[in-house]
Amino acid sequence: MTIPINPLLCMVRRFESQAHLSVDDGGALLALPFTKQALGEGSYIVREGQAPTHCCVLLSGFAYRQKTHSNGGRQILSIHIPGDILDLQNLFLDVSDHNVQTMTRSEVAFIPRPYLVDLFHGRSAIGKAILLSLLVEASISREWLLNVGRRDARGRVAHLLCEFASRINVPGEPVGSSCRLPMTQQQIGDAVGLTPVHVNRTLRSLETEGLLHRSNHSIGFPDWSGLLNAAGFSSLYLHADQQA
Amino acid sequence: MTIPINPLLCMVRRFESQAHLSVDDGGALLALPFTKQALGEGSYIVREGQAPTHCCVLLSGFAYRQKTHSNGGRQILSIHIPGDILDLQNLFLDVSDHNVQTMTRSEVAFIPRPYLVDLFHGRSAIGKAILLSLLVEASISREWLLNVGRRDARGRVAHLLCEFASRINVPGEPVGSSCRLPMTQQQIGDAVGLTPVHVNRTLRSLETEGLLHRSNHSIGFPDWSGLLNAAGFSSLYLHADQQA
DNA sequence: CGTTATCTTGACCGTCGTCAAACAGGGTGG
DNA sequence: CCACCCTGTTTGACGACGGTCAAGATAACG
Repeated sequence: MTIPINPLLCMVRRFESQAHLSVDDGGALLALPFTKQALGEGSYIVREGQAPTHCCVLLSGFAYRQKTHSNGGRQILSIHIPGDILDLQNLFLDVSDHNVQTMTRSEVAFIPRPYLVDLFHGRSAIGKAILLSLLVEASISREWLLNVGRRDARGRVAHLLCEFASRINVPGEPVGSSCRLPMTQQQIGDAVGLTPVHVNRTLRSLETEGLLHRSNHSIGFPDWSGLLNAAGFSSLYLHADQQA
Repeated sequence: MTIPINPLLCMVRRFESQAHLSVDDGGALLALPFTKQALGEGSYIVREGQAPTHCCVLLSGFAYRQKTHSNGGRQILSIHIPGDILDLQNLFLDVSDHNVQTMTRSEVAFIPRPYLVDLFHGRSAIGKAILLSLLVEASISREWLLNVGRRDARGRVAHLLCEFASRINVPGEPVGSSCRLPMTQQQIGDAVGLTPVHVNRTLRSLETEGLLHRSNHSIGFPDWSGLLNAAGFSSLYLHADQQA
């Protein structure tokens, strides 16, 4: 007889990596009621203008925040990987100001918002953990603003790839070998403020320079430090070495 | 004999407008120890890479967050008006990932971080208020990303002006008459990802269109709805009508 | 195996950046 | 009160980065 693993464990691990949680705190998080759901590519999790009722944890797959402009342009605001809690952003806001959408097929756990709000108020260590993960998200958002506002196409694309590879990096494996890239060039463009055509040109140019290598939906990094250099990337803003 | 007004009152008012605080909560905030300081234009309040020890409240004047890129470009990340708490962003982070600087001469109250951290943990209503103001900042940050990534020069500048006028608007007075604009064109450019030269051209063009009017350091809005339109501005993201 | 989304490439064009110089304003000191 | 400087604004000429449009190649998927 096998013990089923609680899907929320990935959320607890994420929190523990940033803030110290007691055994009780961890237990309270694992005891949260949730409904698990499988979503197809491009499904909306939250829509702009809606009142959010749930917070959800991304169990597998990738997702992104997104906002569209009346002229038709779409801006991707952040990218999320398994273990991320989507919609902490809306924990106390009455109305969502942006959309959250899956990038690939995903599994998601929906937690009714009141339960998480109760934990925020009742257990200050969890409150701190929630706030901390919001602070890290805000920091990444600031770096994206710098990216779009002050780097040229080459730097923008390189920076996005550096960040993505750094974030999904598993601790044992060296950063910079290769990773799966679930984004289309259209989506990369929407994230860094370029047209898909120019993203294509930029990627090809980076590839002929020997800074990266593409194959089906993966991306390899033959010259990781060269790419870091091209991106002007410094991982400080990810606050990954924040002590717990 | 006059009763001196506590400078922290503006912070408490700000919190109260977003989240419900009890009389005790308000008292605890007003009882925070602080040192008041007058700062000249361009003074650094927090520097990138530093460990923040204080949180500070902007009592008068204007300030901004900023990040510089190795190529020399500077990106302004947010603008702050009196009553804002700078450096809630660093409440739980070991190292700051950006600079905070005054835009004009300012008065600032420095609160040692541990005291605010204690209130966050001890009084959950204050914790909620802190989190809420971070959520609103994050929302503004998202809108800025959309602004820089997906609007043209005209829209970007117009949008910045709309946001600024909306935020400093005092409840009684109608938005859109006129307001003081403490930014140089250089700073406007750093905020929206343009060169100062092009900001100048854009402002002049908006002025000849009759969408705004400039005089010394003030800006008037003869056609407020026209400017809103040019900016594609919707105030939803400011979450100003968030119920307390 | 056909249909659709995504990628790729080329030619052309426009928005915005760059460089440089003149102009206005506000403070300081003689 | 005026010369002076410094910062910020204004304007023009020119060039480049990236957008637009369009067509063909490739890959994904039912």
